[in-house]
Amino acid sequence: MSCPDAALSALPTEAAPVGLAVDVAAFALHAGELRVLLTRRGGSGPHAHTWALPGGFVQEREDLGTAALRVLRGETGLDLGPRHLEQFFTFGEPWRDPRGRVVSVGHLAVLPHGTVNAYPAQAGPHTQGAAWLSAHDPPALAFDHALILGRAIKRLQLRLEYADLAPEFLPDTFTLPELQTVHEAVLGRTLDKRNFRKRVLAQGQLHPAGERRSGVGRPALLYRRATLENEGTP
Amino acid sequence: MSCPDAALSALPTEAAPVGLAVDVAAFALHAGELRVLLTRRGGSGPHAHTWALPGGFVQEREDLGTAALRVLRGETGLDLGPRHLEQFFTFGEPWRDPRGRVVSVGHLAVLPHGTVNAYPAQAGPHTQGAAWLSAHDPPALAFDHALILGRAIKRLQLRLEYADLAPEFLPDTFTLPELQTVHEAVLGRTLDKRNFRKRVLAQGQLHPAGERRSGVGRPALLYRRATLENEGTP
DNA sequence: ACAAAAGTGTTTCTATTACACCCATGC
DNA sequence: GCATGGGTGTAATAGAAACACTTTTGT
Repeated sequence: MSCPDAALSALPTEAAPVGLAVDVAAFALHAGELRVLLTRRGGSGPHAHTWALPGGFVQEREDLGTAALRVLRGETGLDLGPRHLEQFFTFGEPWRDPRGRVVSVGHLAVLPHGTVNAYPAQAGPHTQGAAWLSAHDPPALAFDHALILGRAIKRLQLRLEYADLAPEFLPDTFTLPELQTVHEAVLGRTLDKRNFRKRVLAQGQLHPAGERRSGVGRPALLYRRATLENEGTP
Repeated sequence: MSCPDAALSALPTEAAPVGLAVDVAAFALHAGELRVLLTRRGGSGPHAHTWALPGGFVQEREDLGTAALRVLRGETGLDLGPRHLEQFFTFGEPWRDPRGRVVSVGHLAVLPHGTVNAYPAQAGPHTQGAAWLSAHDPPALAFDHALILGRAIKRLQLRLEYADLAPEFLPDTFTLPELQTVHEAVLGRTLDKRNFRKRVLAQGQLHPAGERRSGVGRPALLYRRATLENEGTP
């Protein structure tokens, strides 16, 4: 069936057929560095053997966000679950894909610390491999994916300032130094410890999780993101 | 030709055909109020006779922005020219259009003052009419256009704060009180005159255009947006 | 002279920056 | 006891907000 127009049968004829894709920039922290999950494209399609963002076509009855989750899982084995996923821009240049008209909705996902080790390089059926590589200094990318990645990083930085996206990079409870390394990795610069603490604690969004964690040096206090239930706890 | 798949011939079969549309929220000021350009849908399609944002399908070799301009011109007679046009979100709920799978890229346009009078209600070939109606308090809208409009307004407010989009609502030269009414109309609240002037003048982006304009009361100084050429003029 | 709109300064408060030392733990 | 990383306070500065009167013009 080369003309599966069932879903389009009721559409006016001026609706030109285009391929609708999603691309996902999935970020995580590793060794204090912002990493992005990339796949190495297989040998059959365009841009063979080059790195690319996980991406694929949206199915007929599929939400954009659902498609992004499915594509990510299919190409990298990574299951995003209820983690942060956000659409940030749609790329529609007519010739951005040599195969024809493909419009891609760029998505941005954030994964918690430890993900880089848990999913080192799982390849999907159409890819040669996947890897978490430096987001600020990525390899050459297929299609217009360098542009897409650049915009994803910009949006990520915005979200860090105007929303509290940073805890998404961390497990459920975390220490303030950990939270600070998230900000530093995403912004690409260092921050003052005291001012950072003052700022994040002044927001009132973090609750002490009572416990402390051990390691080298003095143990740090654990915090948990404020939710509506435990808001009033002193 | 009910199966115009030329542009898709090289695409993999998993690329489900979807209709790709653009919708445009075109804003302008009128009587100190933020208005949005709406069309009244014709009697044949879905949501007949209800108000909607101007919108239509993207053509085969057409950029998203170009499509937005064409659709706007076709449905309302409004020629946007080099004015501000910006994509802000893509709406992809599977059943947002009863005719089938239609994904729409929402665009936001800003028109200068006086546009509302110059283009009062020009109807396009598929519409019953067009009108500039209250953006903060619109009539019932077709499809998910109320949602789209809401997001457009939010983005507009953001752009006012983090970019200097406000002069787009005005002619080439304008007075500070005029600029203030733009901010007030978009934000939906009043601002302090002195603080407003201090803030916008401190940015150093406005150059006095020397002249003054007449009316009732004391004439106001005219300003022009700073450009790179006249930047150094004292 | 008066109505109508433009223009102007100061004070207060709040948020941001810069900056250096002591504390708790493991070894 | 020392190395390692966690935790703390204050002073200076910059930006935001509150606030009321004078100036210029047309009639």
